[in-house]
Amino acid sequence: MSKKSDVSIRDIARQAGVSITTVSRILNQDETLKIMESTRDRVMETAQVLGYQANFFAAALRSHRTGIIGALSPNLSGTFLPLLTQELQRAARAHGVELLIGTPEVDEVNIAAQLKSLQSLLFDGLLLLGDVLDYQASIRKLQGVQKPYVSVCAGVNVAPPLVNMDDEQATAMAVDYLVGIGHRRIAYLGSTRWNQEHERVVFFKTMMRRYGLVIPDSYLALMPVPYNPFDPNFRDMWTKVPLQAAQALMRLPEPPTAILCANDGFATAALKGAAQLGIDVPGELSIMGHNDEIQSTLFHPELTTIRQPLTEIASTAVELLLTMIERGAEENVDSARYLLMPQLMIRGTCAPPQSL
Amino acid sequence: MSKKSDVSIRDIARQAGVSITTVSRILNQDETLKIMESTRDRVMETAQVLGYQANFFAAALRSHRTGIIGALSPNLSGTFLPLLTQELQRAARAHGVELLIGTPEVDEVNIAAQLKSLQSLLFDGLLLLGDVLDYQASIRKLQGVQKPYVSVCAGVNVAPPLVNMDDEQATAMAVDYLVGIGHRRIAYLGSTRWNQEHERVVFFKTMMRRYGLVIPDSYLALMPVPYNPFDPNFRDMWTKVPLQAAQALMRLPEPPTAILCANDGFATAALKGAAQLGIDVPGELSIMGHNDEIQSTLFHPELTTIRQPLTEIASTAVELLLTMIERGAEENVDSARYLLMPQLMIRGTCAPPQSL
DNA sequence: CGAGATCGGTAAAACGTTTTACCTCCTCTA
DNA sequence: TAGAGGAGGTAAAACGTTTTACCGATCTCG
Repeated sequence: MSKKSDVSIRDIARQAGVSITTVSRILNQDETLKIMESTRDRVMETAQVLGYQANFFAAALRSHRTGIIGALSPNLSGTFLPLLTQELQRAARAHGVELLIGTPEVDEVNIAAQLKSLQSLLFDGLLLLGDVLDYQASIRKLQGVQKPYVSVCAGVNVAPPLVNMDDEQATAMAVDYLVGIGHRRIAYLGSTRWNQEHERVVFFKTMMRRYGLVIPDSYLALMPVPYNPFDPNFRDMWTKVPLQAAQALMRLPEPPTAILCANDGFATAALKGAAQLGIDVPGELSIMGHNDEIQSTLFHPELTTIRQPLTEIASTAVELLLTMIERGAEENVDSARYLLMPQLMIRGTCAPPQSL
Repeated sequence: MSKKSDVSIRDIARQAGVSITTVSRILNQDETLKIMESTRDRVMETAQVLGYQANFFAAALRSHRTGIIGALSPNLSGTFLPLLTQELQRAARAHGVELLIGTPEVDEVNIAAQLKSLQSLLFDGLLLLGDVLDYQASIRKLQGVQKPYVSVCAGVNVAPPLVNMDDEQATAMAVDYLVGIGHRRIAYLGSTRWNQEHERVVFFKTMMRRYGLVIPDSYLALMPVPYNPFDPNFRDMWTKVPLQAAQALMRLPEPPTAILCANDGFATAALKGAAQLGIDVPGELSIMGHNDEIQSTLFHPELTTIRQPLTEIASTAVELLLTMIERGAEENVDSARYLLMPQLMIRGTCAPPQSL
């Protein structure tokens, strides 16, 4: 395909009157061997002049390194994961490595082939984003492949190494805040399929118990939202279904005075549901989200939510992965669990309950 | 890094008692030469048994093909581009090629190096998404690299080959609709930096002229929103600035009765601006968006907007690119311009003007 | 029955690096 | 003055494919 104009390391060697080895050493800043200043300069210059461009494949074939790390995301359809990938890009760039994003099909058969063939070969290491319960199986398969990986924003109970927001802390902040302004009847709107959100329910129950508050079963609205963006019900499940679930909560004989949502998408749906029912937020009902996603400040009123420290999460994850790559497989850095501190963003959707 | 357990084509050859060439042919379904059914089966089976996994780099080094196409997006921070990449993924998968997403830094120096070294080598072809005015320079640099590329959702006036919504038609639909329900004073809220939106302004003017309607300068609110997601003002420029610009329109001595927005993000900001000013939408003001992005149905009222046929755009783009790759550089498919039909999504933010 | 096809393969040369194993000076030290 | 050791290299062997160029049978047909 690409024509012959390609200049190789061999051409440089000939032109500069040195061996191929030397050229390779110089271009790779290989410090194991001293090179005379003058030779180095000469080689560098001829490389420049000839417009040399290293052949990525040849290098990778021999060295088993690509300088690329991969981020595998179940989808990019929401507003959270794109934001995360963005931050990962920035972090990777800061460390001089390239980050490429793939969205492998999360389904029975394909996943194995895909992970093995492509990602494991192409990338020096893998970032596994936004883990879905079913992803676990694929991770286990990854064990067979000797590439370092780090789970990011996949929950705190996922197999390490992982980098995640401290979800226990986050839920504590949320509940503390809501209880603090007077709420007692707090409902929860979340999903069962996303591991991280799944875990949050547990933390929520714990926190409520700590305050001696009971959560009627009817206050736990958990939906099996799909992660596969090509699921025919994808959009509905992320919009209509949480909206209806939220409205069901509002219509309860003894409705909650606050709804804590596992993500800002659900919170937004709840907001819309309230608007449609003519329920004033935050006057009659408080709504709180998770993640501080794009839409949280897009509307009026702005969403009170728990911000994920994405920048920090991203740089931690990239650094951890890079360290693992550096050290090779031997060291057991792989038990690392980084839990980063969330931040409460108080905005316009929460207020003391009326009944107070 | 990766240990020795890797089984190569050589092992299969030895085990199956055939030559390396034959194994390669069989595994690649190379039809130039007939292979006996029995040999084929035997080789396939031993490959299976040995757990053979082709070495991507060796293959690419020799064949100059990777089976991967790249999508280059200026960012993934909004809600439109992630949606587009999603559809591209699906389309690529349907054709059996892998799609990887990169977000090259769109800045003076880095872009050249990045595009050349990585993307041009790694990918068989490139999809250039959501073109930004400054991207043009980098595209020109790409000419030096012999890889096929297609611009997607980058505007209709960008250098072909391109696949885009028919923006002229889209604007016609929008204006037809608004004028049709009685609007005369229509303002435009858009950006100057995104090529596609830049073009839409022109179409807007043309359409209005066609109806004999004048657009006062004050009705054209054009903002230099950044495309670089790491721009410190990024979030503000996409939220606060359009909100204020929209409010400025509403505060005009003779305010517009409808605002046509270049994307749904701006429309959302306008909606919020109206809410803050106590202006009822659509009662007192109609707001219309572009693209039918994620947030368009997330809120109440839902956004009336022009939907981009993303699925169609994506599959057209992928097919075009694949054709170009297939044919090699020689053919001049590269003048192709595909303009796909938009669709008007009538929802809740537009109504006849009160003064009617 | 001889000349070409066709069928079913094989050997070996790329592809462009990195890495391993040497090698030759030269200087320093005992 | 022998020997160690460092500085500055080089030659050649990988890495695991794809591709090019052949080759020997077996069939086909005039």
